This record gives sequence, C-alpha cells and structure tokens, in this order.
Amino acid sequence: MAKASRQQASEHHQGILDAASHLFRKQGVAATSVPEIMRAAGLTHGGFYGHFASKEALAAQATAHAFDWLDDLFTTITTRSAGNNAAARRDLLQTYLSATHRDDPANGCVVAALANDIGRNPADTGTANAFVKGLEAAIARMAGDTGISTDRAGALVDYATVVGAITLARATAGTPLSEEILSTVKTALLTKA
Amino acid sequence: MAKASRQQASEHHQGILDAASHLFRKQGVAATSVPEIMRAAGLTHGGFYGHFASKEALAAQATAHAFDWLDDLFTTITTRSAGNNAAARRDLLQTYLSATHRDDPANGCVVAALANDIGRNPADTGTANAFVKGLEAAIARMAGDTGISTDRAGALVDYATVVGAITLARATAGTPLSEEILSTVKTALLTKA
DNA sequence: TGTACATCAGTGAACGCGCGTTCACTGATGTAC
DNA sequence: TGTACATCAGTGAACGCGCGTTCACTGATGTAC
Repeated sequence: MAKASRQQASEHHQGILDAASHLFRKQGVAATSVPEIMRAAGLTHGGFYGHFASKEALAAQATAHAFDWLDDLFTTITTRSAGNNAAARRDLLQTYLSATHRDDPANGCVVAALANDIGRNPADTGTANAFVKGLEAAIARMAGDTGISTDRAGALVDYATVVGAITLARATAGTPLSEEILSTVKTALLTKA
Repeated sequence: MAKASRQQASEHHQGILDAASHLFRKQGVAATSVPEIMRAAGLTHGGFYGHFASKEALAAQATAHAFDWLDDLFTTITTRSAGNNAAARRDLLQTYLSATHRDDPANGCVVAALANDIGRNPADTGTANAFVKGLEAAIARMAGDTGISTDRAGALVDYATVVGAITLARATAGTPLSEEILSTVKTALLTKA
C-alpha cells in the first residue's frame, strides 16, 4: 500500500486517534509507543508524522477524543432516567463503580485513567488543556441536564469520590478490598444526595 | 571512593531508598531512571545492583518506605487532637487537601501518587503487594486510633474522596478549578461526619 | 599494636534494546487536458 | 471518456538517545596473625 485514497487516509487518521485513545487510557501516554499505536491502527510507524506533528500533539487530541466516552455515558443516562434524578444518579454510580469499568480502563473514563499522568506534567500543555476543558464540561453536565448531582459543589465532590474509588479499586484489583471499595462507596453515594 | 565502610554502605542503601521514594512519587516509577535515582543519592549508577536486585525490587521497597509519610501524619494528628475526633478529622483534611500537598507530591501521600501506576501493572507484583498492605494499614488507622473516620466504611469513602480530590487538583493545577476542588471537597467532608 | 592481604562497595565503560523522529523511496490516486 | 503525469499517503531503514543491566577493575576497609 503505497498511497491511500483521501477517504482511506482520513479513516486511518481516525483509526490512529481511536487506537491511541484506548491505549493511552489503558497504559498511560508514556508507556505507549508510537510504533505500538500505529500497529494497533494497522499501519507502519513511519506514516505517523504525516498525520500528527508529534506524539505530544496526538496525546492532546486523543485525550479530547476520549472524553466522548463520558459525554456518551451522560447522554445515555439522561435518556434512560427520563427526568428522574435519583434514577440518573443510581445509573451513573452502578456503571462507573462497576467491575466492568474497573477492569477495562481502555474503554472507560479518561479522567480516572489519565488524571495522575497529567498532574505530573507541566500545566500548560495541549494535553492538560484538553483535560481541563473536558473535566469542566463533565462537571457541568453532572450538575446540569443529567440530574446526577444537586449542584456544582455536589458534582465536584461526587466526581472526586468516584474517581478516587475506581483508582483505588484498580490498584487493589484481585483482592477483596477492591470489591469492598466499589460497593461501599456506591452505597454511600446512593444514600447521600 | 572505591570501597565504603559498612556503615557508609548502609547509609547509601537508605539514601537510595529515600531518593527513589521521593522521585517515584513525583514522576512515577517508569519515568524515573536508575541513573537518576543514583545521582540523587550521590552515587554512580553502576553500584545500584549491589544494593538492589532490580529496579522492580527497589520499587516494591520504596513503595513500602513511602507509606511512612502516612503513618507519620496519622501519628502527628492523633497527638495533636488528643482524643478530639472532630479536631483530628479537620486536621487531616486541612493537611491532605492543601495547596502544599498538591504542589509537592514527592513529599506527600504515596497512595495519591502511585495508585494509578499500580493499577496498570499485573496485580501480584511486589510493588502492588506493598501498596495494598500499606493501604489496608492506613484505612485501619483512619477508622481506628486517629479517630478521623467513624468506621471502616466511612474510612473507605473518606480516603477515596480525598485521593480523588488531590488527583484532580493536581491535574488542574494552575487553574481556578484546582483551588475550587480542594476547598469544596474540604468543606463537604468537614460538614459530613 | 602492627603488618599482610582478602574482601567487597563503588566506578565507569559497555551490552542490547526500543524509543521518537527523519527521510529517500514507492506507486496508486487524483487532476489537467 | 482516455491518457500523461504530478501529488502525496504510506513504507521501512536509519538517526541519536537513554534505558536497565553487566562486568572488569580499583583501592579503602576489615580481618587474621
């Protein structure tokens, strides 16, 4: 395959973004190499720089892209709850604090997956900016149309709590403590607001 | 310096552990190289394998060592509060959810610093085992002698919440959202239990 | 206590490896007529 | 619509680099007498 059509090239571009967004969430940006991403997208590594200026530029775009998962989750929940805020809250907690979500970070919340890495890097990178923008949007939706949290302060506390819980559950995966964290935090947040 | 005395060698060993424990919390294990650790300890990299079998072995020991920070914090709080549980709780929250702690992960909570990395690796490594052991001990103290949390369930929820909050505050450092997360979560946890 | 020598903590060059990135090249695509 | 050719998406070898780890060596330490 020497030259792909423009449509194929555009599909390859999306394929690289998709692959990166999943691999970054699973392994972190630093532990995922450009060749590995390109292999996952079905291409060879040399073509990468025709699509993105650098690995760092890809990280910023893949981070923004990964927030789609949250947006989709919020939209699904809003549809399902049909205005019942308690149902929306229950739905979010059961999905977010599930063993499924714990065991599959590649297809999960980018905030839980990358917050730690982003905190380690200089604040004003494209990746950090994409992250803050996505996080602000998520908080707004939690306190807004989804009805998950009562207000902005509630959304901040709720989000911090579920991010901390899923992070600890992942770090302790394989021990009874992991299940205990998920179920205990779920119960506490359900009986709260 | 060709051969150090046994006492010097033992001090070097501690120096490597100390340096690693700080650098790992600040940058993560993967992003910290053996030469960097040895330089921070005032040695050359070749001598490393006289002290530790591998970088992985050092990571396990440095993780265990880093839990001292938590133990010291709990002990200090217990002493200061002198049996007043509300005071102990306030003390913990003000220390843990401070800008100082946010801005200096190298001298902060190892759980907030490394939980994400540990969740990414296979569950039964020495590092993961040291982490789970330290986390269990911390939870026991929060619900025990320190009086910070009312019971084990409360300690799990409290810990998940502050870990999530400091992680999000670090990821958003340099923006108003970062301060807002710290102060909002602090207020919520203070008015709760 | 003094001397002779074996031990071993630390040095620094070297190993193979995979990284991010570059680049000369290929050949199908897309355009100009 | 058919032909001629310029464009450019993707290939794969190569670059310099720092990694984790190994190893021959050094020389002060610590021990045996």
